[in-house]
Amino acid sequence: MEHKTSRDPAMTDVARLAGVSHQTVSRVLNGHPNVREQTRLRVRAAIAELGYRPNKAARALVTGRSQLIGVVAQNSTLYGPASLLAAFEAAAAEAGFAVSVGRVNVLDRNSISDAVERHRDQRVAGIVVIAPTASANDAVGDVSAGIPLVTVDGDPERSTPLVTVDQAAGAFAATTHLLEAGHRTVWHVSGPSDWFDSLGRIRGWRSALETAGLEVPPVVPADWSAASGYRAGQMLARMPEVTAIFAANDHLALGILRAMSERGRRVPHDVSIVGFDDVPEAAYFIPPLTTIRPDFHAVAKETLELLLAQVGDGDVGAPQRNVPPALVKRDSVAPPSA
Amino acid sequence: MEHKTSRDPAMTDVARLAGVSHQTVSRVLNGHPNVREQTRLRVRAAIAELGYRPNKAARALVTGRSQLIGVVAQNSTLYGPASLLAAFEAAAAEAGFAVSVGRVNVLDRNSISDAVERHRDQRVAGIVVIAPTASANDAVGDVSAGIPLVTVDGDPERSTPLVTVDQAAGAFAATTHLLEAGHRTVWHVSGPSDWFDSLGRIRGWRSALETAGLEVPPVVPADWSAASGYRAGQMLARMPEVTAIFAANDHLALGILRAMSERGRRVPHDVSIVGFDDVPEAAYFIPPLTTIRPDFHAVAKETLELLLAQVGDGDVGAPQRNVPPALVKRDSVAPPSA
DNA sequence: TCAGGGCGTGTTATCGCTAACATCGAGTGT
DNA sequence: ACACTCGATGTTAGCGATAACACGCCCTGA
Repeated sequence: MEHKTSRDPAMTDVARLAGVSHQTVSRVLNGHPNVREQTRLRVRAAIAELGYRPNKAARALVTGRSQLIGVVAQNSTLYGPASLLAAFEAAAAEAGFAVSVGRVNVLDRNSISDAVERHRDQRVAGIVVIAPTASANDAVGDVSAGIPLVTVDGDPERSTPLVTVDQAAGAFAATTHLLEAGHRTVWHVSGPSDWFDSLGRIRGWRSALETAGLEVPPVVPADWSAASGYRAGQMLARMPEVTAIFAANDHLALGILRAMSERGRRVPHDVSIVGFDDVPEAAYFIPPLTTIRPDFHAVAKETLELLLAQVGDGDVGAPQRNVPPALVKRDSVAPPSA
Repeated sequence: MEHKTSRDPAMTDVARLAGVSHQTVSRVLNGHPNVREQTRLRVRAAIAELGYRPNKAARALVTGRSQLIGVVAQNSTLYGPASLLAAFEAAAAEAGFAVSVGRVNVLDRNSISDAVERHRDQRVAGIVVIAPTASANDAVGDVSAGIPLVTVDGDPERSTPLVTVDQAAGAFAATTHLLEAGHRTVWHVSGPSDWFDSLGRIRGWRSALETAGLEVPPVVPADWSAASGYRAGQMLARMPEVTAIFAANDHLALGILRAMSERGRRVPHDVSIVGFDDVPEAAYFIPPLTTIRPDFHAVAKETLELLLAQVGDGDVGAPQRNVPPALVKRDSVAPPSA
């Protein structure tokens, strides 16, 4: 006696139960206007009774587009990119889109093209590339044809749709804040030089100093890690003329704090520090860190908007959005003691 | 003169170019054995020439399964869950699966069921639920039928496939390490009580103390944040008999460090601390933090294995895996000074 | 010599949906 | 009262794959 496992109900099952054609069911599902209220209710009842759920694969096949958005991101747990991703997933979910994440180990042309192609195979509705480095940014150029695509965190100069945190504005605010406290100049410990984030932060820092007519000390290079911040801090701690530091992110600042502490230079009494990112634990550094907080939710929202605008038609108002961050004042900044 | 945008090549286009039927193309693509070598080459050449890429939606429709794995996770940037997710995405990508992430704001029955159902609509091949709390764990019970599903970080007692970090073993190691340094007892600042992680860490801590025949101090409750660690630390700093603390995670430890520093209790001279997670910046806390490092890659690998085993057939060897973490020694532990 | 069994391949049906067109009755204007 | 429009619904034809079966052909064994 064979008894097939009853498969999930399909549209025709609903149609049969409601006494209409499957097309009418489709119309109800897609909110088509020309359906009598009574019919609509009958169909809805049948849907509920059967626990029917539309098959997205079938819909994707016929329309050529799924309700999926592909995101290409680097495989890291850096706070910025991770937060951005989480915020974007939330925003997309709210708009009824699922998000498929394609992690990539290195941000080079091949990896990124690959990841993008894999997404296209899934017939995603659009693609978001988190492209914080020059190489990633270049790779995006290769593939931008034929599908809605938004770059996040890429080259502010690019002409295709882009959303970024306004790095320069944040850095300007941080630097100015230190100058207003009375410091003669501000040193900068920078992120990796192939990141636009680093470049933008350097630009903002430099511009604040120049605007104030001050000398611009050499950039102290680092990567994003606390380890490299520590190394930079060891050097800066030995230089008595250094009284104010703008660190390119909070983890660098953490490393600097430790280096200062080890050499007996008190923060903020002897040296003031401002970070960037406002990681959740920044308020519990020793001392609590003054920093710049990017608005990841806003970035995510703008990104989705830009993406959906392309899906809808193609007329995107201003395809570049630059979201300004906020200064968060805590206890790592004070007037110079000397 | 209408000129239709030429659509992506489909299997029939390849077939025509290669002079075979579309079915043969399908056979080549799926590695079916009964294809002549010469034919296979001809088909491959045609595929390459057209730049053909199979339409996953079509395949998903006919097979009823896509090459997608759905992950349900809480919408947070907590280090543990975020790392787990990243590691899993990498592991899945390596195995040729895309990952669709369904973030959920609260880990309750409704949200989780919803997220799972959304994934089923996409005809995912399997689902992974990161279910670190009791409520999440319960919700998983509701939906486990009819689709491969693995729970990560859930109730170690559950009988369905599960992969977890061995919290108890990690906590036992941390506590024992402090005892071996010579401390009379070890205090514990715990994570939220509805997390299995917290429960397991409490269990391991208690068991280490009991094994050593020592008194078990009351658990100091907190959540996972540095803020709550700071509050707990303020209290503990006032108690001179407290010389050793096992914090349920590194951010709690960070908050405790700050509280100690403010009250002039030196770490590790006056009080020793061990954390849990080994966040990247833990080595740059003041002082560098001794902690427990979970192996997220191993967890991800096991999870994927368990999931694919269910897809393949259903005979999963041991459906519960418990991955042991490692002790990372740094500078926050020393013998008691008194 | 001839039935039978692989092997390589083609043909047809099907998955569950949407798009496009067909149909049918009820208003509407003159 | 008649053609005409329009709203509500049904019918048919795909989307691009896989599955199941059909079909020659060559080889084998009695």
